[in-house]
Amino acid sequence: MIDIRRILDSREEVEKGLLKRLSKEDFSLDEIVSIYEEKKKVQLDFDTKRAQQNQYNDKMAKEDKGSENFKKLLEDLKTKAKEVKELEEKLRELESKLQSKLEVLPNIPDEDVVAGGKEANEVVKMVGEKPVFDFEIKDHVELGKKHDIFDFERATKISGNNFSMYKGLGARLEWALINYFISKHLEAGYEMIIPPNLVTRDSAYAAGQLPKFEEDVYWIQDGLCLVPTAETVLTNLYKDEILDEKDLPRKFFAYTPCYRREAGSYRANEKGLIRMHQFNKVEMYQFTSEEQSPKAFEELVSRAEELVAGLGLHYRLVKLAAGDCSAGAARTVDVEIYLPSIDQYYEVSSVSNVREYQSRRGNMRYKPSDGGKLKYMHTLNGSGLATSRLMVGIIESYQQKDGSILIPEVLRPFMGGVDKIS
RNA sequence: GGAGAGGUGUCAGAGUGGUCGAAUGAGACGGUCUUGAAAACCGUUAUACAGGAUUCUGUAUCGAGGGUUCGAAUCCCUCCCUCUCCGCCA
Repeated sequence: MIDIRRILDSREEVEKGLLKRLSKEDFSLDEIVSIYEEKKKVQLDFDTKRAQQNQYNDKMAKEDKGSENFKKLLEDLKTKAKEVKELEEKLRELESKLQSKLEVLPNIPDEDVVAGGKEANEVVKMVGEKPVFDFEIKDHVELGKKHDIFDFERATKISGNNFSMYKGLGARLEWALINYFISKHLEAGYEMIIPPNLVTRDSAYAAGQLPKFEEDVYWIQDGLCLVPTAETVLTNLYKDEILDEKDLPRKFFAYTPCYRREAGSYRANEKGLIRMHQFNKVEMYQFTSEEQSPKAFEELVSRAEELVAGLGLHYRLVKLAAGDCSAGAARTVDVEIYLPSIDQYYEVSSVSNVREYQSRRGNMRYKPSDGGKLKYMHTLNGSGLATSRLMVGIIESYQQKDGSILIPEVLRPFMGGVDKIS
């Protein structure tokens, strides 16, 4: 949620920022400001009237219950109380109206984030080169079938369209990836968390990009939903809490399966493991002070990068344009790996600095070391990493002429020394 | 799932309709004392919003939301959570 004060103090700047991701008709700061002004007026009125009422109440407390004076005061107060009650109602109405207008606004993109959607994304770094093959390459579905390392047919039989199942060395490769990430994150001093995979509506809200979110997740009984990403859980870690600045930053990572309905988002070339209802992901998360957050962002990007680089894959970094960032993000950088069979780059990590956007919703604050007023924490998230597309990348990039697949060296210790699937 | 108890400030814990933003104790911070420390003593010890702005004032907040009342931490309703016992499942 955007700070109302920021809108009041620098309306033009906010408007300019929002226009990078929304069109003019999508929001009205004028409306928000006028609701705020009205709310302020009503509040002042309410406060003074309530103050009068309270004074009278004090007087009544001292009066003898049966006295003439008491009866007289009672009559006066009855009318006053009614008036105050009406004002209170009006005030509450305005407050929720303001809230609802504010909460649908996305975050303000950082200064250097460009306007526009996907087409305006910018490749900021290229690492490695497209692998060269002196033979006809196969895609991961074909190779998977050949080595019996996943089973789409049976997964579909059991769970329906767009589910997959890892088998044998495929399952072990998948798990090796997760273990590789875990070992790297621990090395870097991140704290490991295994969170619940089901969260309440409230938690989903605090983390969420609300309107669109609703139909992207699986809602199940008792008002719970299956986590679309561990971010949903991690964001709520310090909900309604106040930390000391000296305890920041706090760095976590968590493994969960991620469940997404992906309604209507399939494309013809996205076969196999590329987009599924369930996939595995390790998520990195940081809670920082305002000052720490830019550095934390760079750290998360380079962590994601390091993991991909360690696997020896060709990848690039893409700085997203404002319209392609998720609603809460002030800036986002994606790590995309190259998938040989479709000759395209696909996201395996998305790192975002959300700044105060989520912490306002979740009321997560910290006490500054200088003893000043409480501030909202900054939160940052980044995949580190999502596995299934890496599987595609690894299987396709490491395929050999004889159809075997080399295992990247960093994963071998996690696979009991297996160096090749053949 | 059944029965019961409870949710109050950083923590512990009083408070059953008015003088309660809330006793008391602990902790933390500042000070006195001390060569230093401990002890003792004195003081400070929430957040948000609004108004005047140098110290100030008002309002709201006692799990959440609603209700009764001139007035609610206190009474009523709904929900959430915690604990104990029983049952069920692992």
